[in-house]
Amino acid sequence: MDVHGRDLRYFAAVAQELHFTRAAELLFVSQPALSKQIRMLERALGAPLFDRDHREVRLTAVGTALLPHARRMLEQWTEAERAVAAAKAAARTRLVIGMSTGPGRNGMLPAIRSRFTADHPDAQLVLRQVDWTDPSAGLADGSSDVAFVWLPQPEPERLGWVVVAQEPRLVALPESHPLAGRESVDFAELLDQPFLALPPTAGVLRDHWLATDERGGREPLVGAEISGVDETYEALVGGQGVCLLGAGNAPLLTRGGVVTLPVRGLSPSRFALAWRAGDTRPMVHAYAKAAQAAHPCR
Amino acid sequence: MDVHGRDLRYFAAVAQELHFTRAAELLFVSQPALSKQIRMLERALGAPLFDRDHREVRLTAVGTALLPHARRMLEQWTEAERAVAAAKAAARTRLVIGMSTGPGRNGMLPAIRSRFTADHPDAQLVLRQVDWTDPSAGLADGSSDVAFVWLPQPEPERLGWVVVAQEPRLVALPESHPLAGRESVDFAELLDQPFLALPPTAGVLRDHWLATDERGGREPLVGAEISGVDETYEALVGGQGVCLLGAGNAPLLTRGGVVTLPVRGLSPSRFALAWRAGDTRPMVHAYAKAAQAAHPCR
DNA sequence: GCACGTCCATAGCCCATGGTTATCACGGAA
DNA sequence: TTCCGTGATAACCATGGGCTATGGACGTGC
Repeated sequence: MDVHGRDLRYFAAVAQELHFTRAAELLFVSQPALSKQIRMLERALGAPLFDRDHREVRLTAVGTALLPHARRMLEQWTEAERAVAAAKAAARTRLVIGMSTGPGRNGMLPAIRSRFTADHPDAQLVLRQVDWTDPSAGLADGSSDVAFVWLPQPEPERLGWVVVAQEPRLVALPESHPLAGRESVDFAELLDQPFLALPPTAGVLRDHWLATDERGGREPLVGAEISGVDETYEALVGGQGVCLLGAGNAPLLTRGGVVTLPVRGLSPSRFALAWRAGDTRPMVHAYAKAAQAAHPCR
Repeated sequence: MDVHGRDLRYFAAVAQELHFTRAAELLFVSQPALSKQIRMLERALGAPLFDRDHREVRLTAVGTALLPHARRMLEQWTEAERAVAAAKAAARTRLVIGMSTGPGRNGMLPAIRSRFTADHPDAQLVLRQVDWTDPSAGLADGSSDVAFVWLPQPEPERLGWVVVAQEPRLVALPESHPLAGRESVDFAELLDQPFLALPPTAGVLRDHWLATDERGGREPLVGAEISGVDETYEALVGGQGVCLLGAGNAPLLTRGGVVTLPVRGLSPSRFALAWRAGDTRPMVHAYAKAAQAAHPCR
């Protein structure tokens, strides 16, 4: 049914040399091993591949029929190995950058990239948009090599990070909301509002954007769960609730029908470039260094 | 270095299903066996082929690079198997007919063929001219399935045969030979002549054509050794000796410069269709039967 | 919230496979 | 005759690849 590539290699060698002992030497195996394998192959195929006697070895008709296929398959395999090696090399030079929201924060990414590519000119940077259900933006499941994430993270012990921005939390409201006309609001004024919340998988990050710690023990009221920018916009204009967001993300939501206001009485949020704690690849750390250099934490 | 075809098959199945348990079922192996093999393949290639976690299995970049090659190789192998099967089928329907001299004996072969193909319409008959160094005309080394041979044979216990002709022995002489003008000769007149002889490998058949038994214990004088018709012709006209031959072969030698005469005092020769004693293939016996029917032994 | 189901990984076992060295059998050459 | 070259065979051993049983990490449903 199946063949071992080795058997084809052995067969091709004997077919080329028409001499078991010599072929065995070329293959770096003993002559009995070669004889046995050829015999096994013949048994598997149900027909002899060689006519052999004391003075000469000849291909049979069946052997002649098999030979070109065997050679082609051996070529194919070396080609496959080449393809795998190429893919491995590409994987080594590709850095996947996970991010939860669109690439915003005016010019941050280009700034990091230009510093990074100075050190790694052959690296290939790939941006990957990740759903908000994963607060680590792809680090946890390995789909990202580095990621821009909001702190705090549910499993901080599995990550390393550098903070690249510290931003006050704003509140986003539908234009029609009673508070929408204000210059700013106290968080206390929002305690009774229904909030849009990240999915439960976001863990402590969900709590952070609900500002659970700042509610004095009162449970937040969740109006809807959101896992993307457009969803959030729709939920806001649909009146399902209000939500907090980092100042740097305000441009993503302030389209028609939504306003954002500063909130007094809330600690700022920290935005970080993170990686897996066990990841020792130079590229990863070079990117982290570039991120820190581009945005020295204020 | 090499791959087992099975590994490719396993890999392709998992890549198709993206589900180890299900793929294992399709492959009729246990799930651990499949997991282990994939892991071995990954180790051999030095890179993971799948990203797997509890909920999903995905191809990695390396796996994606390998997949088309794997599929192509699997196709190639089924093609190779088809080619082998075809070659086997052809071998089963091909009958190789060995003969030492040219196909002569006016119409014998077509007569046998027509009887034979009545029973085996799909058989393919191949004539094979064999050097006189092999008195069995290819039966001994397996290069013929049946063969027209002269009796006696060196290893009669390894053959079966039916006699298809019994012919007086003639003597072939160069035109310039003192006896060339005669109507016939007594063998006693030839005892002092140098004879052309078959190679020593012909064994008792060499003795037969030297008529060693009919010399009363005197050693024959060998003028040259011959292993083909043209060689014999040249040796005759070159005056290296005379030689005996079956009456049916006379036309092969009686070209310009050579004459053949009846010889009194010699037993006739028997020409037979032979096969290997252990060969039980129906085609072989059908051909023997056809030969016997076409030329009932006189 | 807890028991259960799903799915991949691991462990331990067993036999077939594929390698080794030593030796044989056979034919050709010296 | 003896010796040499060749492929086949024997006896042995490590590994590979299969199995069953079990583990661990998530989801799911009562």
